[in-house]
Amino acid sequence: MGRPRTFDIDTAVERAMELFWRQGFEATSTEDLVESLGIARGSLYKAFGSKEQLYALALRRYCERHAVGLVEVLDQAEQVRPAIRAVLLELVEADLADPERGCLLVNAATERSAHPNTVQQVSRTMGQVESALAGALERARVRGEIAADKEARELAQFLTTFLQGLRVMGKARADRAFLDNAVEVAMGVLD
Amino acid sequence: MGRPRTFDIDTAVERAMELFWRQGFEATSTEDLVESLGIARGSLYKAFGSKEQLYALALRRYCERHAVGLVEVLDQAEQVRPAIRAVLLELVEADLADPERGCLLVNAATERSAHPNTVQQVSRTMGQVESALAGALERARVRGEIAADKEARELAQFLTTFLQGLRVMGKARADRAFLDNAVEVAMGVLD
DNA sequence: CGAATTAGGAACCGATCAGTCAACAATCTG
DNA sequence: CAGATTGTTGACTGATCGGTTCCTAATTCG
Repeated sequence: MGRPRTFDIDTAVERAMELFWRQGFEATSTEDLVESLGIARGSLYKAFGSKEQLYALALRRYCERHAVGLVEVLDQAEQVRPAIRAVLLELVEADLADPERGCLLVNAATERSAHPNTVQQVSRTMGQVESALAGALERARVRGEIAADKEARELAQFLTTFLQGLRVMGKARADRAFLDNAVEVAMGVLD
Repeated sequence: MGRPRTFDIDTAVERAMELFWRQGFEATSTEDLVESLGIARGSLYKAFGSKEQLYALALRRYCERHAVGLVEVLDQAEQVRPAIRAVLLELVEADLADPERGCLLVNAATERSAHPNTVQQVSRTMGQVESALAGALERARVRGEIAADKEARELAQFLTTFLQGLRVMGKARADRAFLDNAVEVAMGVLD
């Protein structure tokens, strides 16, 4: 009961995610949020409690969306090697299209490494990425798509690490030739 | 002529670097700087102009120190492969010892991707890292230490990218087993 | 010495920060 | 309808932001 909310929570979190993604936590003011979300200050605080909590929701949404996306692509892949290459090249495209934005997960890891809740969320998501890759690689190994003596988990940890490096180099304005080449060399570990 | 400065500029930049490294640009206030540098506000502004300019000096110092360090290690190496492994494992140690600090270069790339001066400094330093690696790898190739059909530049771009990923995973609190393993798999591209 | 020059320092500046509050509006239950 | 409950709003809060100003202190040069 009580007066019904006049704005959509999901849409608001989506817009907050966009702002934090582009500007970071510290550089995004509550005034920025009020403007972009199109609601009054008081409503924002009643609905979300604090800037910190809204950030946590935005980050969680980003993590869920991207972890799920990765799992889906890898699970549905006929062949694992081209699927992984496609995933990496898609990240390259994203970085080239919008280098200032980069990856919210990487931004969170670097800007907010002193905040346990953020670090935990980041760490958990990295684990999901690793597991998705490890699952796909293990399938590939059993199928004979990659050499039987390769450890799926080890390859997955390497790829997870390399993937974060790609996002950083994208922000550092590396060009397509650089990033594409890095991906090709990285794919070589599967041979 | 005029009154001589009572503090050491180099020491001040060093302390500023430490603060920005640990906290980032936005989260470091001028008050933090005044306290840590042990000089008055007015003196800080007279000596450095603005928070931005002091940050630029701190970042430049970090870049020079680390790029030079990398070049020296690689140039003096008897064998390139163990030297590169040592460089990567040293970064792993640094991340494990102080995960909140991470790498100022990566922090700068992610937090300040909207600031051209910072991006340019970051990009230039990444280029130096790539060149140092490429030089060492080319020597190794000529000497027969790595296969003759490997392109030094391509391997160097891959390693530069992977290296940034290591720093991110360190901030995301990956453990030694994870990071060491990632390094070992990455080293495999030289085989 | 005295003029010129530069550094040091504290008070001060308007702007902006994250967050609160009280009055009002809209809904549900009875 | 009345009362309870919850959402909306914008003015307001004290704190802090990055930066400036102005006066004093220390030095060099003539």
